[in-house]
Parts: sequence; structure tokens; C-alpha cells
Amino acid sequence: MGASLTIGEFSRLTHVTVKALRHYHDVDLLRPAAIDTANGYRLYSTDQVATAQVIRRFRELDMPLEEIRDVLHASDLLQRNRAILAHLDRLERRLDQTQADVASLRSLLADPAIPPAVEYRTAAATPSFAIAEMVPKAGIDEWCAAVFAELYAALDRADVRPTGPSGGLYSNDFFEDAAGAVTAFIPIGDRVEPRFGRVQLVEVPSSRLAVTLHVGSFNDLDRTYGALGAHVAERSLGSEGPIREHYLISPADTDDLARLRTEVCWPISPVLDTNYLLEGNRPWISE
Amino acid sequence: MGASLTIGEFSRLTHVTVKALRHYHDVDLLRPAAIDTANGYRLYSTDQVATAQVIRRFRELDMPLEEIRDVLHASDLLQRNRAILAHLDRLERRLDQTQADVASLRSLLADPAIPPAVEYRTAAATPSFAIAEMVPKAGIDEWCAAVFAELYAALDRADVRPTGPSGGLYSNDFFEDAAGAVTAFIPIGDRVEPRFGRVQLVEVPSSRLAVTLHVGSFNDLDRTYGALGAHVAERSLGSEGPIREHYLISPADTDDLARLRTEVCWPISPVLDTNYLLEGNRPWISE
DNA sequence: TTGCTCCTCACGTCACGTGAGGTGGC
DNA sequence: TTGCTCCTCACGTCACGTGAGGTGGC
Repeated sequence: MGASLTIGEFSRLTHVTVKALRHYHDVDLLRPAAIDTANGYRLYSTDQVATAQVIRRFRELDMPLEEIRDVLHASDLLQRNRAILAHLDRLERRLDQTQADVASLRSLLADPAIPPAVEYRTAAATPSFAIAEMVPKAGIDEWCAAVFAELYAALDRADVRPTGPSGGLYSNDFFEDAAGAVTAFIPIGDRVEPRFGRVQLVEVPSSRLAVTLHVGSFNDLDRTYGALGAHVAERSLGSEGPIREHYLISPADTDDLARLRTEVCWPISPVLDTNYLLEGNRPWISE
Repeated sequence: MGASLTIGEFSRLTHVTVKALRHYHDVDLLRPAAIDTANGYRLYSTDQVATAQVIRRFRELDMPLEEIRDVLHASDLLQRNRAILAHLDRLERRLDQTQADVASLRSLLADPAIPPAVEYRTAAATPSFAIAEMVPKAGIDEWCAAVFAELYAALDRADVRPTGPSGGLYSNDFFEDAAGAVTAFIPIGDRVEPRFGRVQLVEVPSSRLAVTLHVGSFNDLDRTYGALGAHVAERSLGSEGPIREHYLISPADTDDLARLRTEVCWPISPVLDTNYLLEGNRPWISE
């Protein structure tokens, strides 16, 4: 039963602005201990100081108000600590990401864009274990990590060996919007039914592709996309279909980001691809 | 003279969403190379890929669009690099701050609030060198650093010694709103005219104060404010006037945040202060 | 009466995201 | 005709900040 404080006094004790306090009242995150019925004044108790400070600390760390509400209303300590730890983990990841972004930006500003070596290749249709889902752009790395773990577990369970590097199919929506369909796959030799979690048997379709090898962190993938996409566009080779990535050396294989190797594969039209024609192919004849 | 790309194609090359590209067009940050007059389609050139990627990288690092515009339109390299470095500095400070916030949050959640030792004291009116300005809450640390450097320089110039620790007067507005009036001061013995920068001669008024010593980083000052303010409120000692801080050991004296010592001084009413009365004072008699 | 503190709308900020509803060429 | 990609509003999001205009007690 602490003393009663006006909103201004309470603000000074807690270092939370008056506007913020009114907002927390509006969204029912921190209700004043009482309201003066005569004039509508909010009256806070000194007992509420600690709560307000906790809110302030979490907001300083960019925790959304909804999550702060969960922390404050957590029924048990376990649940509460889980919510807090989840946020601290997220912060840590963001710190790492920011540091990587800064390094990556420095290299973008320093290095001139080197025109990439582009190879043309026809990928044959391949039966694969695959997981296909709508994935938000921001969470793609975590999604891939989780999903490939599941795919490899499915291989183990089915006692099947991969017949090539793992890969991903990225719908146009994935790049154009904030989220889109992604298929993570691992090619297998035979048509085996997976029967494991979200894993399905999928035939990755055949496609004519322009391919560039991307060296290093996924943070810089956009540079390879830009270079390869420009290469294709400038030669008017573009075609429909999802963009592919092949994970030759993936985060599952190494912790050293510099050692990562990723093939970026841009779908191209065989009809317009001179190399393809020179190999004796006649794509306009129905296959 | 690169190839022409629709917004969707350009989006895939740059990893910038279509919505974001339209937004950048709206605010004139990245104008399409051409617009198809027949149907209003935006047409981008492959030459614009690098620019879009730079925008994306900076946005990833939370640089405001206005600042990105400055970077892109910078007339010379010097100006451009200055803008970039300023942002990287800010990021670095934010990383440090976040780490401090996390540590501070852990201690808030772990430690029970220890009731502080509160001392009552009457501060006499003191002529001081001072700088008074409206300061945004978020920038108070930087402001203090700059302003105290200026104040000490003024002391040097006037060949005057401080007669006590430096301090700050914080208006109520400073805590209640996002910004407010702050006076940074250094007490001096005599009334000397400073004649240096923003520095003025000010008499810090006398006041009856409840004082608590805050040990350690300014990040945790809110805890001392809460404890001291609650102490004052629960005894109904509160009075008008700005809150004071005295910087006994300040960042100018040490790099070790744990060694910082700050007195937080809450104005109280002498009439209601029993200690004051017991000392034989009779504040209701006009002074 | 002036100042001060509180109140409630209503609207602004920032950088997009989310539909709705419509067009144009294959 | 269906699908696909593009278009333009208009409104939503998140956590407040910014006034405007008004009240109530000293």
C-alpha cells in the first residue's frame, strides 16, 4: 500500500514519459492503481514503480508491448523466464546480424562488382525429399536450418543416401513480397515415400539454368543475385520458374562462413540460349 | 545502358520487395529508369541494381531513408563517407548500449530493490558556471559529455577553480516528456563572468533535498530515482523544483562505469521535514 | 486572474505491408 | 476466358509524440 502519485510524479520516479504511461493505460498494460472520479486523474501507487521500470527496461530492448504483457502476466517463473530468454536470444542474434551486416556493407562499398562466371546447365528432373512452405523473408535462415535437419533425419529413417547437394526452390513471391513459397529439397535416386514429419516426395522439375557459384556468407547473396540476374536480363535469356540455390557447402558442413559455397541458379529459356542450341539441342521440337 | 526490367524482375535481382520499390519511388529515393506511358509500368535498368542493393544494406542497418538519400546524393566522397561513418558510429554505440541494457536488466530482475540510505540536506545558493538547454532524453549522455567539457574549458579560461562537484538540474518536463530543460553546472566561489561559448554565470538556488548516493552506471539511475522518489512520496515530503544530480565521480574521471558515483537529490519541503525542524529551523518564519 | 497539472480527442511519424479493385497482354 | 503482372488508392501497423482545446484547484 504505497503512496498515491499523479501521473507526472510517477513519470519522474520511473523515467517513463507521461505520454507513454497514458498509452500503457490505453492498451491495459499498466493500469493506474486508482482514478480520481471527480476529475479523471490517474493515480499511481509507489508499489507500481518496479513494474513501470521493468516495462521501460524491456522497451529499451525493443521488446513489443504484447510480449512485455506476457512477461508481466506470466503465471509461473518458468514461463516468464522463457519469454525473457527468448527475447534476449533474439537480441543476441540481432547483434551478430548487425555486425555481419556492417562487415558486408564495408565490402560492398569497397569492392567493385566483379562480373561473375556464369555457366549454363540443364538440370534433369530429380525425385527428392522436400519440405515446402510459406516462409517470411526475415526468417529464412532459421527455417532452412530447421528444415534441412528434418530432411536429413527423414533420409536416415528411410535409409536413403542423397544423390546430390541439397537445394532450395524460391518462388518469385518470396523475393517480391515479405514472404513466399520456398521448397527445401534433397535429391534421392529412387522414388521412396518419406513418412516423416513435413517431408514429402517431390519431383524437382527439369530446367535450363544459368548458374553462378557464390562464395561465402548468405548475407552477400544479393550481390550474386544482382550480377547473375543482370547477366541473364542483358542477354534476354530470362524464363519462368523459381530460382534455385544448391548448397554445396552449407552451414551444416562448416561454421566458417567464408567456406560456404552456394550455386545460384537462374531459370533461362532454352530457345534463346545459344550454347544450348550449339550443343545440338532443338528445344522447339516437342520433347 | 543496362537491360530494362519490370518491377518484379528488378525485385528478384535486388532482394528489395515490390512494395518497398514503389515506396522508394513515391519518396523519390530510387526513381525507375523509365515508365511505360501506355500502362504506367515502372521499368528499371540493370544499372540500378547496385543502388538498390546499397539502399537495402543501409535499411538493414536501420538507416533512415533521408540519410540514405544523403549518402546516395553526396557530392563528394568525403561527405559521403562522413555520413556513412556517422551511422556506423551510431550503430556501434547502440550495440554497446544494448549490451549494457541487457546486463542492467538481468540485475534488475535478479536483485531485490534495496531501500536506499536517504540523507536530508540543505543546499545553499551557489554561483556557478552553467549551460542550460532543452535536451532530448535520448541524447542526455552525449549532451552532458560535450557540455561539461565546455564548462571545464570555461573554468580554465577564467582561471577559476570549482568549489564542489559538478551537477545537473533536471526540469520536470525532462522526465515527463521526450525532452526538457536541463542545466549543467559547476559551482565556483565567486561571481565571475565566464565569456566562453554557451557558458553563463548562474546562481543555483538553495533547496532542501533528500539525497541518495547512486553507485555505478547511469543506466541504472532509474532504480535510485524510483527508490528515492517513493521514499519521499511515502513520507509526503515532496516539493516543487527541479531534481538535481551531483557527479561525484563522473565519466570524465574514470572509464570504469562501476566506479561512478552520483548523488540524486529530490527537492523536499522544509516545512514537512521533521529532521529539519529538529535542527532548530523554523521555515514558516520568513527567511 | 494567471499558472500549473491534468484530461481527451485527433492526427502525425516512419517505412513499409495488406488488401481491394482494376488494367492489359498472352 | 483464365492467369499473370502490373497499377493506384486507402487503410493498417507499432509505439508512442505532437498539438489543440478544455478542466479544476491554488
